[in-house]
Amino acid sequence: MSGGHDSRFDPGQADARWQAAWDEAGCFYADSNSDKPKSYVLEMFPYPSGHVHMGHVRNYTMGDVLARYKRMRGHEVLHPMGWDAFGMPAENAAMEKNVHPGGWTRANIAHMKAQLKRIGFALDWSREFATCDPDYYGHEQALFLDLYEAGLVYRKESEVNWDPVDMTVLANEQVIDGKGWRSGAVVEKRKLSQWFLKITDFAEELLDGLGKLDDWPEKVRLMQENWIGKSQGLQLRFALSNGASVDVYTTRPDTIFGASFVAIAPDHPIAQDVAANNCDAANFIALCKRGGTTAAELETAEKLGFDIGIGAVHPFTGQHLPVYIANFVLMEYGTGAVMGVPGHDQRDFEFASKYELPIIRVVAKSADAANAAFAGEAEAGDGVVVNSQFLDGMSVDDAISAVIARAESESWGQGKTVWRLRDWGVSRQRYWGTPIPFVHCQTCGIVPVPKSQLPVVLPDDVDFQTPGNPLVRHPDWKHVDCPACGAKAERETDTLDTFVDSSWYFLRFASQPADRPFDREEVAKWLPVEQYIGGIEHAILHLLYARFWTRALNHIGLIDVQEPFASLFTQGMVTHETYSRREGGRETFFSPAEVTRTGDRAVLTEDAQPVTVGRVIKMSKSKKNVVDPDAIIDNYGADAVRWFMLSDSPPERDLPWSEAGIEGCWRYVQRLWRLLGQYDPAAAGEDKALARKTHQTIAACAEDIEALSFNKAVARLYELTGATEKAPPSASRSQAIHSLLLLASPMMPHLAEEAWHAMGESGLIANASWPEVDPALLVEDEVTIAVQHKGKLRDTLTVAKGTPKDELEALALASQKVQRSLDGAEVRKVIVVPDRLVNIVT
RNA sequence: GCUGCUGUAGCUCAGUGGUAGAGCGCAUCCUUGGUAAGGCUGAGGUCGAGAGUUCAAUUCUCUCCAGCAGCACCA
Repeated sequence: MSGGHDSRFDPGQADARWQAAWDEAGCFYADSNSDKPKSYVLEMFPYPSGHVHMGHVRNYTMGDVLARYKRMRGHEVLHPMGWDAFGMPAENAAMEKNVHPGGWTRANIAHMKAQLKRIGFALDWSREFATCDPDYYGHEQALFLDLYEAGLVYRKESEVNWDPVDMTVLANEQVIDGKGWRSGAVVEKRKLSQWFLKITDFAEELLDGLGKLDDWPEKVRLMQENWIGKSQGLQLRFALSNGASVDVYTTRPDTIFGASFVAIAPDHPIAQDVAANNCDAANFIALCKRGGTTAAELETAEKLGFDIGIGAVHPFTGQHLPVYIANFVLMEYGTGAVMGVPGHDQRDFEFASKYELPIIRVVAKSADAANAAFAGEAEAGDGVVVNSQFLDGMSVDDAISAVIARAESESWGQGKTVWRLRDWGVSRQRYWGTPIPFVHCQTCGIVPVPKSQLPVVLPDDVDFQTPGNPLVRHPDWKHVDCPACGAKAERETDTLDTFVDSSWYFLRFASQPADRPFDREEVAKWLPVEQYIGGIEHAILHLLYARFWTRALNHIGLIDVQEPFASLFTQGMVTHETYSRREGGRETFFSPAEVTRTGDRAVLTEDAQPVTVGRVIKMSKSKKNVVDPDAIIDNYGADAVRWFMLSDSPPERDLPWSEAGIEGCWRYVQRLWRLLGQYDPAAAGEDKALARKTHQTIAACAEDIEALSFNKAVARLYELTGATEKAPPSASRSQAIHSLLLLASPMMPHLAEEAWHAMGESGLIANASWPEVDPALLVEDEVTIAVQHKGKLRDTLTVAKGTPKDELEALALASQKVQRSLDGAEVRKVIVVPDRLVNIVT
């Protein structure tokens, strides 16, 4: 390392040097015993697919800037990294390339870790782990057993998507048009015994907790709220004319006098009974099952019903209502049966119109409008209850309470809360996941593996050349003695959903004892995560599961926190335009590397013929609109890439990648470097305007970073750079350069170290403090005042801040430009806003 | 259909009840020992549309339009 300032910044030789220096100094090691205030900055850990993509780079750069900034503000920062390493792609690779999922995963991790290191992230690598480490998943098995002890784990029969060719269970998203995504075979519904976690026990808590997550995006809280889906209403029993009865659930018991039919789901037990003896009913049910499930199909699907010829007795009027099997009633929600109130529910309205059932008004705008006609659609809104005997004249809310009270006192119904949220099925019939630590014994039944025998380790010698779960056909892995009675027994061969792995990894990052999943005290030092950053695609599942696990572990007394993530930020995607050609019916895509872009046109480099420039969309392999971080870093260095990730787009919005954009960043890196080279500690003289600009920027930049508005911070650094370049040499200018370097250091850490060293500063800038703000310099003492006439700007005045109104008015009227504009007209009114403007009205 | 977000320069975005801004791009010119460059200057805007409040609206209110996203027969 030589002192002095070269004419150009060369990331090719600087980046790796400073990365090594940080490692050597152990800068980013998080000390839980430090007295400093603690900050836990976390980005969603990646799946080791093999390559870091631009989305990762953007995500981790944001967290990195925040982590480095917090360190500069004197915080002890925990900024860890690890690998969400179980999952299907490894098994797919095993089948396609005949490699072991573990080996494939380890190789990917090694490669991606090297890629992340090249970008210079301030990570505490000493805490790194992969969820496929037996050490990690063994502790996960222990936690699973704890939850089992607490009654939060159970088994039940559940329907799954079964691919008969691959002999495996498919996730819903792997079923395309009813066929397996890989085999193309028609997927069957099969009943299997599955492991479940009782997340529904926490539905109320998870919902209430959302209200306190003030630093979560409103959007995400709303999505979770909808997902949990709390609704309150009445479950009531209709006696049937055949002697049986049917339970229905409604959120609008106030409209009970408007009921003109009862509808049950096609898979409702009553419907099944009827179908057993009635071909037409059976045919109708089969027809319902064939119905599509896409949004468009649901939108346009006609409401269809089949009258089963049984009457349902209305609890108040005693009237017999027809009972239909209907295609729009879902078995999974409520009781799988509804009362049809056509006047006040749009679906029921459509149904009643088709089958010519009565449409009775029981809610009106006012009591006078009791018999008003419907305008071709149901009225779901608020109003006064009418045509409803003892409810007449009540508000909707009062009538709801009154009907529930009556139902409960007469024992034909009761108030009930229904949730959309279901228990979480965690069984996967897969190899590459955490083995579920249970044994099936003929005499003892389901027996937990004793904690002393954990971890239950996956066998290495497995083959993927035959379809199905390798754990099932492994020669000896599953054969064990029952831990309870010692007889021959079999291991559970299901493994856990990988969402379980990511539901507590943030605890293990905070604390990693060998003998326990985590240490309660250590966890308390770091949790909750101060800032969590990741993609919006995890708004519901991952974030809800992680919240559930945290609450469940709190519930059984293992940790003190309830909510894992105090503040959540969801960043936008990295996008790129697409390049394609349409030949015949086929569209062929080309990667940015194959295309030469000039102005509005793009040609394929190979044949110099034009290609169509398509929309700017998320980078994806199928559209080939991806750029490789490694190649970009080779060309421009880590700092230019980091700078691009932060500039332009607000972080929550999509960031369009472009060659021109990275070029611009590269130029700015060099421009900043040149300016930093002009640092002269010996320069004398004050430049008040520049000093003011400097301190305003320090203050604003801090605010922007804390709000994660990195693009604004970047814009301010551009401004300060421009102002400093233009200023003549002075002590203020040197100060500006010095501050600018510190402000830019979290974003361009390599350039910052290089310049810091060249300036003759000692130590690493990574350990330096954020510059102090002089509050006196934040306020302007001179202001520019606009002078308007007829709503247009005529002149500006530069005056001392706080110049009184009358003085401003006199100055404005004295202006030659204003006089010319007035042209002798009578001044009727003058509006003076101190420090802002003078408006002359004629 | 419901909900949310967005609409300001060619592009990506700041900003504000009172002078419309930055970066990139574009154009002209200059430099050629900062050179896989650098610099000067410049053009470019009904601040999505309409109405209201105001001395004054891009900003506040209302209506509408467009784009994007999420959810969706949840009783």
